[in-house]
Amino acid sequence: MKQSSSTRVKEPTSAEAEAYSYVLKRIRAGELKPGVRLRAEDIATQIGMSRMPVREAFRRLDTEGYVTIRPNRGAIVTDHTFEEIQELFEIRSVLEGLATRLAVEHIGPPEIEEMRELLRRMRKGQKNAEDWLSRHWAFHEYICSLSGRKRLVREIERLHAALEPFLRLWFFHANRPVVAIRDHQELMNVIETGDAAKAEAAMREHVLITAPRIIEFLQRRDDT
Amino acid sequence: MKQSSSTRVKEPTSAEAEAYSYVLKRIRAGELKPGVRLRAEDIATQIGMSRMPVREAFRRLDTEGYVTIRPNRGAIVTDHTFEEIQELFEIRSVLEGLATRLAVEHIGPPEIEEMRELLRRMRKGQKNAEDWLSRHWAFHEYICSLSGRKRLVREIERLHAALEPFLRLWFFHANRPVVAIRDHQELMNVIETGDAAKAEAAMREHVLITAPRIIEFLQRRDDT
DNA sequence: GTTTGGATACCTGTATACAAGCATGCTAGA
DNA sequence: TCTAGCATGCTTGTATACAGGTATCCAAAC
Repeated sequence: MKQSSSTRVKEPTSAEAEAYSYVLKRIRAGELKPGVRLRAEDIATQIGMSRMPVREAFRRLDTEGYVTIRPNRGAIVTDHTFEEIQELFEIRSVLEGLATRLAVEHIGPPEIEEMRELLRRMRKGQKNAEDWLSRHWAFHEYICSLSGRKRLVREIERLHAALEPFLRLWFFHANRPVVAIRDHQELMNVIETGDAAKAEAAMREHVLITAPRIIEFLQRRDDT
Repeated sequence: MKQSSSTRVKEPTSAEAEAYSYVLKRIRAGELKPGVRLRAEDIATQIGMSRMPVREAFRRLDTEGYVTIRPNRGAIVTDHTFEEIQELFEIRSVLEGLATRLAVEHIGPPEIEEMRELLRRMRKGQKNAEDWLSRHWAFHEYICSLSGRKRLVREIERLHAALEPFLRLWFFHANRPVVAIRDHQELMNVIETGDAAKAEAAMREHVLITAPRIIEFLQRRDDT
């Protein structure tokens, strides 16, 4: 019970890392909206450090696409155009397709069972947007990780994080989980057959099918 | 003729940008070999600035995969394992495949002619490794850019840059250009047919075919 | 009333100063 | 002679200070 006073409970590896995850978390959660200006000074004081580690975090966030640094004019939360969102979905589709194809040969009965379990959890989390989002990603991540390709999974994770705010918006306003569950069920059916090429194609299609839905939603939203 | 004295000929936008391109250039050129330690202080003095912009450049280079920052232990040039190189080729193959598929509908006679010209230049540059490398990339980049997808091209460019040192090594020691030219010719033939799906498949195969060759070469090299 | 120019305040970018962690080498003991 | 422990020097990481650029606001002129 008396571990706290001098012992730190959860030591973040570095100030930069703390700043990074703090900002990213808030962007992913949609708290920091696209176009919003990020003042290093403000964030630094919020989490109790100087501007410097925050600046470095900005650099990382910039190369990863979450933040856009404008020379001499500070950083803003990246505001993706519809074309860019479309592009992110396209890239995600081929990368997840690749991961799925490579995963197939590592999929046996226990993996199938795990996927079923993840799908069940998704179904149960339909009511709550946050639950659904995290469980949906858990499902995809599990399949991708079965490819055994670490770098690939990392790239996919990045794309997913970039798209998450839009998925969230869409999920909150339009109400599409029912259809989504069916889509995932069908995807699983194909993967279960063990046909790598078909699984790849199915995953591609599965990812791409969401793009026009979301973009149309965002466009309608912008008009009003 | 008298533009120089007070006017700067080529103003690098910022110190960070200068540090970034300086380090990346030396990594891509193979001057800075994998595993080599990067001391911010040294690089800073080499190009006449303080450590700080160099640190920030390191962050970017780290997220892009060229450099690995080890907490409290400085930065080193990323030393890819064979598995990672394989993975980079796999990712490149699907992304360039995607770009090619999307490019097909924007390819008409003038684009075909341009591609032929780039191929001719590649053929002429066979003797010199640097010429061949840059022209080879120019050929691929042109096709990818026809997709009209900026982000996609950027990602592909990154992968290419990461693989460049290995391509260079391979090109210098093994002598592959003859076979390589034929491969590219065949790739072009498929693209010319205007069949998007076939073009995608051809580009995928084209990119992947190099992977085992290079990896085998690197492995033999490591053994000695 | 609108637009252009300039002054000022603020913010960004870079340098330097300071603190903390890691590595190397030396000493002492087995 | 070899190993363990400690001290010291060097490098990294963070904070602060300073310089340079940008934006905003107000005034003056068209």
